[in-house]
Amino acid sequence: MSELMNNSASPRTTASRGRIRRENEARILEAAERVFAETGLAGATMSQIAQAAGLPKANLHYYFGTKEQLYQAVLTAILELWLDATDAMLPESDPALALAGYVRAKMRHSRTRPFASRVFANELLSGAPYLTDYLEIDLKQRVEAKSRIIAGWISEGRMAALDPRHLFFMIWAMTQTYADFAVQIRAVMNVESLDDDAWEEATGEVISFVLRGCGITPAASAP
Amino acid sequence: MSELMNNSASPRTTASRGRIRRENEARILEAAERVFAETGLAGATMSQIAQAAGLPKANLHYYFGTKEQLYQAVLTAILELWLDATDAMLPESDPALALAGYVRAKMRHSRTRPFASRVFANELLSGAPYLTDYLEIDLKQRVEAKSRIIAGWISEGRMAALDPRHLFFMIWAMTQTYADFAVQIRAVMNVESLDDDAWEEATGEVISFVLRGCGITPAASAP
DNA sequence: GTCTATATTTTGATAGAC
DNA sequence: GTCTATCAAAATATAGAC
Repeated sequence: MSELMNNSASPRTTASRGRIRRENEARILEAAERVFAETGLAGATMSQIAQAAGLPKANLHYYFGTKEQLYQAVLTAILELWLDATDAMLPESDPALALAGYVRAKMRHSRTRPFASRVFANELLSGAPYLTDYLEIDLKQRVEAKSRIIAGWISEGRMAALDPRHLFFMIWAMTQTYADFAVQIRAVMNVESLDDDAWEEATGEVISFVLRGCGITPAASAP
Repeated sequence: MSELMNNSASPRTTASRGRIRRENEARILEAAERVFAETGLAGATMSQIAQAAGLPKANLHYYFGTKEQLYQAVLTAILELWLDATDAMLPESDPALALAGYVRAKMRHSRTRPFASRVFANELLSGAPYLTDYLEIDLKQRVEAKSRIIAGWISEGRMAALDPRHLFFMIWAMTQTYADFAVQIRAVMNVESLDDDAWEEATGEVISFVLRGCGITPAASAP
């Protein structure tokens, strides 16, 4: 019998079993991201995540082991997303275009992946016990590299003199607040949710503010 | 017997009993703020808070009832603090001085009450179930009032044209990030904690950035 | 691979001695 | 007023039938 070595009780092929596994893992990860975004690692329960994923609680343990391991899987996926945003900030870039593009990318991220942003925020609020290496190695080095480029632009007189590290702290804060504290923004703006126009307007406000804050006059519209 | 109506078994006077009560309540509130700041309402446990307060768990229930009631007491104290920051932004104010003062007050708050800021952040991240009224009534009206003043400054040509509401979102984000995400800032800056000089520098960076962002030239140092 | 039933631990809350 | 001992509910995790 050709199925001799197949330890599965089902008649499915190896390929389809792999497909189901990937689909279930993806469903669980997506549900876990939403739940961890609301209450963080300590506050989230496996029951909530299972219900959000539409699967029995035992399946979560079968696929990911413990709650901590599931959380780390969610965090890892978010970090890959974070680091993928390889922003085009090169020494020869135009500061106005580079900074505007960076802010726009961050705002798009806040809109398309708000739960990822909130999981990250929760992790930082609780002291980042699972992100020490990322913060002290990866992020630190990236900021230092980008800061050298910005320092170059400053020394060339292309933008105002400021500490590039604080510029990053401020840009991250301004853009992520539209994901992390969306409930506050909706309350003050008196809307159920931000639509396309509202997001475009918010993005424009932040870009203009950042460029002026950097001492860069927004590109003149016409001569 | 003059103690006839005193339902206390101890010989202490009413005044000293009141003193102990206030002290214990204060200790519990302070410990609860620290614990709620790290993991939010859902993630915090009464055991953790009791240990942080150096009191038996039963005392927390004796003084505050349930965990939710203790949380609301913490939130209420924070909101009073928040609203007390009656910033001097009047129509006749100088925009540069008013905005710089507002940012400075917010930065001082981030430094002196980081746990309060983080409790608030956790509450917003989980959808603000205990702050709906505050956000939709108190905060909204305050922002509208301040926004009218800023709109006045803009129409007088004293600062750049921008949406005052987004200006507030950005200022809150930039200043609170130094409390909420301090672990990230410490990692990037490669320091154990921010000292006086580092805080003064950060405050200066944010103030300069905000004033330029508002199209206000920082006061010239000398003629 | 899936999921029901259950074991074990932890948590919020309280009773009752002091 | 205080705090030890304890309860009932909810949590994480797993065993084992299917």
